[in-house]
Amino acid sequence: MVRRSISLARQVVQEILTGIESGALMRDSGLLPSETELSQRFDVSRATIRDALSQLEQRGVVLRRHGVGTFASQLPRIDAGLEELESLETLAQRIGLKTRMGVPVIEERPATSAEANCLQISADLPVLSVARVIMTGKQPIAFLVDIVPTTVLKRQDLDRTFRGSVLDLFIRRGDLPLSHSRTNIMIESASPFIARQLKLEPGEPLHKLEAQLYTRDGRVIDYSQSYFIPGYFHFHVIRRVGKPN
Amino acid sequence: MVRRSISLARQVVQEILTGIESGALMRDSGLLPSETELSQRFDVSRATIRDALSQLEQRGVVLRRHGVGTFASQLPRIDAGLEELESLETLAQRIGLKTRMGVPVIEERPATSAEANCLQISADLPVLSVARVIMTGKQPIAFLVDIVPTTVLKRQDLDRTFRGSVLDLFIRRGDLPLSHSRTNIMIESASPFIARQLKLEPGEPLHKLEAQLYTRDGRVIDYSQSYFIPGYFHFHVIRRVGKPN
DNA sequence: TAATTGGAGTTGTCAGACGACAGTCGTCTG
DNA sequence: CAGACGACTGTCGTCTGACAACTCCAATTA
Repeated sequence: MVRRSISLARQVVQEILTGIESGALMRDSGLLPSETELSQRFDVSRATIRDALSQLEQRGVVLRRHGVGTFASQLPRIDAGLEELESLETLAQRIGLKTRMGVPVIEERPATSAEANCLQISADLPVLSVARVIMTGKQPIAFLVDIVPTTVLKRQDLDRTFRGSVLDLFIRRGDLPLSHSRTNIMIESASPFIARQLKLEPGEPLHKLEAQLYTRDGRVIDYSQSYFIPGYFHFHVIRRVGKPN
Repeated sequence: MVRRSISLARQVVQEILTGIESGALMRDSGLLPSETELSQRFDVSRATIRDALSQLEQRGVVLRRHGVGTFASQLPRIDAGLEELESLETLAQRIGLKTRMGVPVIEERPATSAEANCLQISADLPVLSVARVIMTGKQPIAFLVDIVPTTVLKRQDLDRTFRGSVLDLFIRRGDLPLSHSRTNIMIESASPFIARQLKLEPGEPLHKLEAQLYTRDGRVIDYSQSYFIPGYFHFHVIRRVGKPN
């Protein structure tokens, strides 16, 4: 049971996840098999099982109680939680909203110092900037800007399959080991430019998500700013209590 | 090295966190000591160190590379992520901000239908409502309202030790198995009432966090609404890329 | 010079053991 | 009979020691 390039524990995480979703692993009341039994079933050591369960507990998928057992926490885990990074497109699709992209503004230019800082690159290195409005029907609901180093993404990479999501593009390409995104949640008043894009009055408050997309090796490959008109999307997050035993 | 009631791994998580923030643990380039060395330094087994590091990796605090080492992802970690539920008080304290509570408005009354819905109780059951302003110096920075069923918290439970945080009160009491909070992140314009509390003009945009606090057995024991003046707190969240892998 | 090999250091995984904890059930006592 | 107490069992938490896989770098070799 030794494979390269993907950690065993991560594979087990996936197997347990699908086992929970299919219900194959759960006894009634959401109790999972004991760690020992899981280690036998998946043919890995108990240490690996514990590593996997620890990750699932961190995500709130699973709940462990000393001396009792491990339970699958049956929460409403459907809608637009922020724990998982998804493109606006797939997000909207899941809540049954049809979206389309306005005409994107794409340009290659040197990075500003702020952008270079966020991307952890030297200033003035060339970046690709992709700005576009996302609409449902004729109503604009979001304005997105992605800044990507040209070493990662070039203008000609944005072919006809680009429908608005740089993240989906990265996932489709599959050559980058994406890890996670650090997202700031802010309020910003609409600048005249953005107000024009979103057909608002300047000064209207907007939800702004400012995100850095990290690879597994710690590089930042995308710096994005997303402006949302309040009311179309509800953001939420599951927060663990700091010291549960 | 046996202690009750708080898992060893969680203690190590905290120690490593403070070690990272103080810089005491980091060599240059953000490299942490090896797992073996950490286990010696904290006098725990390597398994426990690995458990702790795994949790920190999940949170995006730390990056592990097979055969290389463990690195602290050098992010500006002054502000607090939303993954962990903390009281505003402990949060402010960690970023070196002194806060105090204004005079709280406490009342027992029947739940409104909206509140009863959020608390998963029948309408008109009695609830305790605690509203207060949090200030730093003379500047109000947040307005908090907690709604709690009187079966969970009564007026006389709010003794002199109550300094503004219902969450901290629950934690101190220790008789409830707290699990997690589901928090909505919203923008709201200041109503005249709230504007007066926070010394703002009505209509100013505010960050609003609306949270339901769950116990391990799935009950909701607190429904809170928190209004923040933008600029004093920066909210962020680490979002995992939702990929099979 | 360029490619290969080896070693040192690190994380990943394994195996087995024991302690701590929660829940159950039987026994004892009043 | 009711309640308290204590053993017992199954589970998670932690420890120990070992080896495998991986990365990096330097010494060796062609």
